[in-house]
Amino acid sequence: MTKPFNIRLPDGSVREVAPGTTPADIAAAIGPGLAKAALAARVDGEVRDIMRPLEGDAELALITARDEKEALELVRHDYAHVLAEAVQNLFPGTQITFGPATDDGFYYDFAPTAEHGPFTEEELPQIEEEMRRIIARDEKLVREVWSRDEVRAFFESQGEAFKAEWVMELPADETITMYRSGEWVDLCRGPHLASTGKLDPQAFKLTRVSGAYWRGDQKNAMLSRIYGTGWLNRKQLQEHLTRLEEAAKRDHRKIGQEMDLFHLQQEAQGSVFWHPKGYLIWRVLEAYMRRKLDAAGYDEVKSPQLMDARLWEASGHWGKYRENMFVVPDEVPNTEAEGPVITGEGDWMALKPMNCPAHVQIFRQGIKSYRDLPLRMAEFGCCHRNEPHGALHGIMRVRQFTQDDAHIFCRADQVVEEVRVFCDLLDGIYRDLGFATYEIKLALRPEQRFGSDADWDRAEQELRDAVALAGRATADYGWEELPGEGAFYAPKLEFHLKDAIGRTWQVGTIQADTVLPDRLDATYVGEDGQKHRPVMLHRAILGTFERFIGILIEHHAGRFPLWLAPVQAVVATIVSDADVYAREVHAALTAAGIRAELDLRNEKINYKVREHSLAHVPNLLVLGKREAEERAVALRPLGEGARQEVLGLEDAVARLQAEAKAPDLR
RNA sequence: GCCGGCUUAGCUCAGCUGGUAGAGCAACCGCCUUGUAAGCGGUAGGCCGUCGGUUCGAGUCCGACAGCCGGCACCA
Repeated sequence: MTKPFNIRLPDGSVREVAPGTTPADIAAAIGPGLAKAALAARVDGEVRDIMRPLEGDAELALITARDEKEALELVRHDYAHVLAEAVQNLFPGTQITFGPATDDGFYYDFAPTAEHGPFTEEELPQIEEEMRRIIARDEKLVREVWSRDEVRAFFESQGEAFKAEWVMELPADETITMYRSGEWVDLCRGPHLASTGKLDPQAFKLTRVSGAYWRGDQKNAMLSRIYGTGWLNRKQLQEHLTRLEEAAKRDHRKIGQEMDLFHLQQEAQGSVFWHPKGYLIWRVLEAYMRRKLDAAGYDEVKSPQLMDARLWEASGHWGKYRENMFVVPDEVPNTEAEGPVITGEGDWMALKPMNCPAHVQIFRQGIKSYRDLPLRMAEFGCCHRNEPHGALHGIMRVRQFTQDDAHIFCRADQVVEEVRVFCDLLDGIYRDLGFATYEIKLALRPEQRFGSDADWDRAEQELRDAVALAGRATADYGWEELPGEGAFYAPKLEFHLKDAIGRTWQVGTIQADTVLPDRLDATYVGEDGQKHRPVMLHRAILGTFERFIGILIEHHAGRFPLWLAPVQAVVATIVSDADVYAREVHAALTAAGIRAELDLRNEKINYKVREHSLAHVPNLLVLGKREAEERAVALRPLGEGARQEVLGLEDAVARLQAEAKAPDLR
């Protein structure tokens, strides 16, 4: 193109420009301030390098630090690029692979030389230093279009096997670009900033190293990944680091220990020892869920823990899920000092990893009519899964857990409505528990699966329709579809909550399954007098008590809402003269169903206030001589500078009793 | 399972280049009867994760294993 063309700016004005003009030129023409601030350009909606010449009529918007989302992504991508250059400068022979921006920074995956081995955290400061040198050099980042063969030949000559492999797999019609900064070149789609000097050398920090499989596949080589966090300026970085420190204080493992809620130990790895206070939270939550399920038309059952392998063969778990199961020999162990404990000749049994096959057994007892459907069978079912050691994480990812599980047996034409109703039930429960925001994903058919494509098509569409009917297939709920992520027997809706440091955890789920009723021969008699297969909806709202309580702890930072707090009030005396009255107050609270403790220790009130505050006790009832004489209590809610109120004993008890009611009982 | 790191008193953590373990808090005892986020003094508490190796001598160096932590993969 040799003729001038028109560029329309966001304010509606149009500029005629000559071929070869770049967005940077236009920024400069508008003003020096903008020229300096402009990081990149949005050309017809696509983010591009600011130095990349415009090619014809287009809408142009300049991206500055004010466009925080785009700017952060650009900057993080550039930090990753600088990281890769720094590592190759310091450790020649290290191969480069991928380095994208993440939610709070960036990473880059390297294949270190065999002599060097994976990178360690000790090496990060020296790499950071090299990155700062590259930034200080203010190297121009130049976009170049290469042919596929040129790229491959180049990387092969450099000993860069991963990049050479990757370029050959890019789509045939893709423009292949290389970015050059000084001597250094990387295959990259871009866009990038104009030069490394646009980065703030004090606004990034390398945070950790880890392994990562090449292209995310266990079968491939393990690469060495370096993570960093990167921001537009040092203030943002500092704020982020402060946030991480705050988040670390919310860690459920730390709070669990401080509040004496549970512990884990080596001899039962992945299984939780619930202490009285932790189990109180569980019991309150379970009682609440039981009320909600009763009201929603569920029938509660209890099914066996250990079942014969033949049942698991029939259900398909033996074939597709066995590596996650704890298998037990049905055999009397040898008690002799010598010889093996078991011979392995007995039949195999397995601890249940899921409740569904057992629920089908209950469904199959007697004859079910279409009039019985939908039949909603609930169980607080304790399951065991043999999770990989590396997957275990506090009480969020364990090997023994209890689900708030249920299976809804229904007719095919009832699926959408049941799923919709479920979405509403779940929404109300999450709100009651303090979670106004959560994300919904639809996990679609995996490669390894049972059932026909037609069944999968239908089941996936029904889940999609139900969420849309519930009005939640929207960006507010992070709605997206995840190909290949479904269970082997059914697609699933996943409901995710976030932990203290922003990691998301799946808690709730609902899955539309036609496979298991078929494999385990569940039938009902229809209006036509014929046998039909029910559809089975596998569903959970909390997911598991373990994970959900872990998230509750982090969400509330240990300061539970009153109805969930394991200790709702502590009666603390100032002088021993108040002991008799304090016992009376404690008894009155307990009689009113309030979980209260009595602190008569010979300690200063300052000491008691501090200790119970650190333990996140929601209410402190302080009793001195005055209160004892007046039959009053000084009610001190938890919190710095909390306003204390002096109330009559009966009033205080009545108030706490009202405030401690579960949300569904208010 | 894979990569890296860590493991010392109930908890949080010191312990340099190898020379028989130390603090704060908690616990226990005593004094103080105390008014809203740590009163004072004392006592006791340790197979330094486990096993093996190097060494005259190992918390410290080396190896294996286990658990935990951060990721990857897997997943509620």
